[in-house]
Amino acid sequence: MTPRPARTALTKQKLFDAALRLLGERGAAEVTVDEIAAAAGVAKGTVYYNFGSKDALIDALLRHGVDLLAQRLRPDGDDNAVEHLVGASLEFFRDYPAFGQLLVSEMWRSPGQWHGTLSLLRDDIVAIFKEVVQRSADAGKLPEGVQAGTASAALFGTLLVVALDWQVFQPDRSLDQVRDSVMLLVRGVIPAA
Amino acid sequence: MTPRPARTALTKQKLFDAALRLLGERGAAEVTVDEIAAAAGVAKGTVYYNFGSKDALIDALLRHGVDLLAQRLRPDGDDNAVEHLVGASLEFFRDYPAFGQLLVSEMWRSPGQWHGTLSLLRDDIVAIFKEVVQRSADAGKLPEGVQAGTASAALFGTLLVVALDWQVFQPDRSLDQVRDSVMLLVRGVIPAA
Amino acid sequence: MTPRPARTALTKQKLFDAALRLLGERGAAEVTVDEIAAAAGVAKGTVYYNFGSKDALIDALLRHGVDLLAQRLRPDGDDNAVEHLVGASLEFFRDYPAFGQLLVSEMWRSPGQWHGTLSLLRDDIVAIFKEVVQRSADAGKLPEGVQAGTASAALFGTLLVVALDWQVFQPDRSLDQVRDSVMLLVRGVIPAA
Amino acid sequence: MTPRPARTALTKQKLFDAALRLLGERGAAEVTVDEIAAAAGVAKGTVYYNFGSKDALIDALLRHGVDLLAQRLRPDGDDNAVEHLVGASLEFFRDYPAFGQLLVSEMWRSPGQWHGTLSLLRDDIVAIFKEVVQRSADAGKLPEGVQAGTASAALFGTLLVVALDWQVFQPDRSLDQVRDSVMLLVRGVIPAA
DNA sequence: TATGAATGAGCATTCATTCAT
DNA sequence: GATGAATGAATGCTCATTCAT
Repeated sequence: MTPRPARTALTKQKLFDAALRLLGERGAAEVTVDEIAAAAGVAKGTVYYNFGSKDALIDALLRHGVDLLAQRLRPDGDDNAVEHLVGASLEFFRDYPAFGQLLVSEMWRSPGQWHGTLSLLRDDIVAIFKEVVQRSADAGKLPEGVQAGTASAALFGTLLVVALDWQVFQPDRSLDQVRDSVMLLVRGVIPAA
Repeated sequence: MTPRPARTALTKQKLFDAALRLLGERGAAEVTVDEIAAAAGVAKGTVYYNFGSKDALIDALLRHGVDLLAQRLRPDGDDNAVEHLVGASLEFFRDYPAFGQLLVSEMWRSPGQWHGTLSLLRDDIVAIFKEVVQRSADAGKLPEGVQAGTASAALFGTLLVVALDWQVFQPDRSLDQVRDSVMLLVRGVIPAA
Repeated sequence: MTPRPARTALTKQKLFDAALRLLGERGAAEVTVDEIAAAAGVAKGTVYYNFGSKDALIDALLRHGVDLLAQRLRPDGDDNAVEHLVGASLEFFRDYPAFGQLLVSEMWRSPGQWHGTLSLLRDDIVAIFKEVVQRSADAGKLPEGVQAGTASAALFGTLLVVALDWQVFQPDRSLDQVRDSVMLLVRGVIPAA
Repeated sequence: MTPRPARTALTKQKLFDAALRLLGERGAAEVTVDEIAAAAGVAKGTVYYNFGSKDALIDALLRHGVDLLAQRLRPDGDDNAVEHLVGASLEFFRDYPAFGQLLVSEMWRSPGQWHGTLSLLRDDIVAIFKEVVQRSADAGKLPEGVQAGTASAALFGTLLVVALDWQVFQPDRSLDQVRDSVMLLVRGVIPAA
């Protein structure tokens, strides 16, 4: 299926995996290209051959991570849409705590290297949230005056910081516990079907 | 008021001001001591004379910033306690957007240099929030099952994220608009007196 | 004419052409094999397949270029031999200005990679000049004390430098103008027949 | 006399000396900053503290070297001006063979790093030559049609290549021998007083 | 013959830190 | 108290070369 560039694709994947872990754990500036290459099991030059620069690798990584998150958010068979968003988000950040840290470190750095990329990516994610929240709004379930856009952005942001708080300060709590806590709060704003 | 070291205090203040702006905009690792010193109008050696190291300067800066925030949160005579927390927090992050960026970049960096300091500082802030939320809980205003601690941490995190979103993506909205939006959401969880 | 390896010869020629331009413009050390290959429209590996190394490519290029120059200098039936040398040299460096730059950059680099090759090549050229100058000497036309060898080397060097000066600092002058200027000087040393 | 920056001036001088020798011997691209720093007896960072970049160091070096040459060319008590130019030039390139190689390598590289600087410097030197040659022209000593500017540029170029030829291919000849050989040729164009 | 992904030694540059003044 | 020249370990990046296809 994958023609010739199978080797390249594999190399890039190895680099993504290694970079995702290291960059989240320690921040973009603290991780060296040497480390990423070593963790991926390739030579340093390979990073540059495939991505051109450290910044470009991180940029590609951010896009890749957000794609993964978007995939997990999309599905969901039937109702309980909000609960699915909450659960899927927490699950994603549990699986890739590194990525959450990377996001939160770079998302609001206005003249930052990746601000442009992250603005776009953030919009992608918030749009998915908004789709669900809007449905509740259409059903008249949102409190008077609450706008779907504002609520969606706030919900995503809250999930992000709650997930990080969980991983960093209360790693012993289970996913279910955290999701239930969050849902109790969310249900105050968006009642269940 | 400031006792003897008037000269030192001034120098430190100049360094705080310069460091706060630069570190927030570009992240701790991206800013050099040279830049901070230049922006403060002092020689590089002066940073080391006054703080000992770059890390120590940032550590002191974080403590200083959180003290400022704590001061603003504390006051407020009587009711509308929750609204005061929300308004004061948003106001603080509007006044010191760089500090919000710095916090969010470093707060969840587990093996980070300032993780220890930030854990303590976070506890200080959340404790203030919890005091207020607990009062609502005691008055039976929290939904069944919602814990004051969890709600407080989530509220602080949400405010942080919302404030940054505001400053970076919607700088045209007024403080009142943002505060009202947030309160609409919060009132779903913590109804007004 | 070119025997069997028509394909190889073509590839080598493409590489020569590309290398000549790039190496002259920017110096041997500043040009990468990638660039040469790209400019020649072949893959990088092809350079190594055909020449073995970057140094060997440059070595071959130098030999090739000096052969071309020697060919142009040789002909000329009868008199006006000196004028022919001057004219042919200037013409050659006008046609291959990059080669002149390459020569001048590497010719006097004592521990240089191509010093050996260039010494031999220089001798070839100077020998052709000497042949002509010696004829003038035999005819008693050289000033008392001037040696043919010294005068030949100086003449070649001067032509090289004058040609480069012309191309770089006075590209508007015509070949005839430059040749006439040089001949005025040369005639002071080697009078016409 | 030299106030405080005596240390800096000394450091720069040490770097100039070391760089002049190394760069001439092996060409700008072949010499590493590490080597220059080591040869100067300072740390690598010191090069960057004082010059900002390797390119800037070389640029400064070119200006410095041309100043030295200009100084040597200027003086000369009375007549024999042309002979002084020839002798002083050869002497300079004998003392700094490295510099001659550097000059010749970079002077005609049109899109080169230092082409701008070298154009200016070349003009300085040629102007000094022209002053002397013009005097001969005014005295009616130049052959009919020879222009002072052209002759000056050619003379400087010739001296440059002759000096390099001497150092590289005939290091056994004495300065006097070479100067006399050159003067024999020059006298054909510019007769003695 | 030709290709291009992968390599890794080598290099220019940065920057936190020191210390003599 | 303050300074800034000097340091050198660390880092991002380059590029000639190799080799499996």
